[in-house]
Amino acid sequence: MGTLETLEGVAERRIERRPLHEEVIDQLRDRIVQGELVPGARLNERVLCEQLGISRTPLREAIKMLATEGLVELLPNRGAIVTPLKAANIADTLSVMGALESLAGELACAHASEAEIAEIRALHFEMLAHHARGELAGYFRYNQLIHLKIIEASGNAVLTNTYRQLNANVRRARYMANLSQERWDAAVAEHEEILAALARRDAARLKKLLAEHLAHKVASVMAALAENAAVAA
Amino acid sequence: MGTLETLEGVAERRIERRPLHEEVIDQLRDRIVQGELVPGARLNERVLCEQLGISRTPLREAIKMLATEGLVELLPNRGAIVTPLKAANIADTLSVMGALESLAGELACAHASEAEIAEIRALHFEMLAHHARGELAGYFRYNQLIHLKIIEASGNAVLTNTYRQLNANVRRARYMANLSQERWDAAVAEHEEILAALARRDAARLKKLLAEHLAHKVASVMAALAENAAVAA
DNA sequence: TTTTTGTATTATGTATGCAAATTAAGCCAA
DNA sequence: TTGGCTTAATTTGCATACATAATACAAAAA
Repeated sequence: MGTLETLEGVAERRIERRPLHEEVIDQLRDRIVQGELVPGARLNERVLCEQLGISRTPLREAIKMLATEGLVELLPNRGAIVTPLKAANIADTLSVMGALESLAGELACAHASEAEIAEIRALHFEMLAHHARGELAGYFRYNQLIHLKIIEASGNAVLTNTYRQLNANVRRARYMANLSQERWDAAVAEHEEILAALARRDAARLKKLLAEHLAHKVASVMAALAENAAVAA
Repeated sequence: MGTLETLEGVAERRIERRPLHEEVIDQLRDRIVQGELVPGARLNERVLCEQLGISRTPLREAIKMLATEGLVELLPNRGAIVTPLKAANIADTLSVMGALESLAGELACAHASEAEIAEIRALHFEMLAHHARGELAGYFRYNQLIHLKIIEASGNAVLTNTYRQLNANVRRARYMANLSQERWDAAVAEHEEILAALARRDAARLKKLLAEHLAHKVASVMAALAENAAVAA
């Protein structure tokens, strides 16, 4: 009896070896989102294989998956490149994300648990701390987390996945949105209202607030892109 | 000079050999959406390789891509299966598609060309013809085309792609929605209003109509799923 | 019988090899 | 030098081979 229990206990923590292509896809996705692999950069199979210490097969599988995610582009017989950032594409993506956030807001008001709302509030305060200290990177991180948490609180897994995928694409452009202090302060104020609406479970208002919040973000990003384009030209 | 022109002419229609993995992905996607490969079915690499007359490499690449599309599920060390149809997943997907359609409706009112609207109207009449004859399959086909055209008329490529991907997943469940004559007639009537709103470019109304239209569809599908579940249990 | 355990078979995961296409380099002529 | 052409070197696409894990099955033990 004692022995049996011990064996079961051991069996519980089973060893799980993740498939290589998963490991690789996470690595590459990170490198792309972090900007280490810049838009337009070529993905040389030989080089990446050496860096990752794997063979071409799992690497190519990972690249194919990233292609359907939209992070890389496949050029037949010429390999893959990191999908170039195009203003139109980013605008389109943000537009879709806005629709998803609106829906998530509605659903979250109906389905979110008090614990989830409490967690979002906690993240909100963390974000405020970074804002107060003027730490942009930390602010961005918690800002992202809050938005993702609201999405998750919708309880709709498909919605969450779709949003995540689109978000990865847009995050690459975040450095373009050179936030002014005014816009930054305004964004924080908007977040305050968003949190309040969610806490009150005021679906209509939350939906409206999220839509507006994102519209502002679109405007900010587009302005930055236009500026960048002007510089590039 | 004449020779040059001829050569250019030949060069224009260049033979493009699509990558094998693309060919394979289309094949498999079709088989899954058509229901030839049923939900839960195992994708045996050896068998599929023989059927398609290719090696395992491009097949595995295609399977990986279908996995990120959500049409197949990867079981580590145990291959891939066609993603099982789960009521909750379908409901979630339709919910997201509803949000996308709403957005598409708004955008289409602003951006659709008269030619696009004319094309949608034409498809609408084709659909009416099939409805009048009681041809369900043909009706479904044109119904799909109309919805896709509205999405496309939004002019947002990201929106179109996302919708397409989600739609592929849902289409596998279409046979479940055993349409009653009443619901069928109602759906056609709704389409009539949708077309009218688009022609008038009444964004607010179109958005509302599309949302309602999809809500009805969700109800219909969910009812059918509940019925099926009862039968299966 | 029922369960268990060792073995054979099969299928998947990863690496490597070969052919075709692309890119780069070299070379000559204008 | 520049432009075009030929050829060499990479690089990708696909196929095949090897390694490892999962499954099926049969024999032995309870």
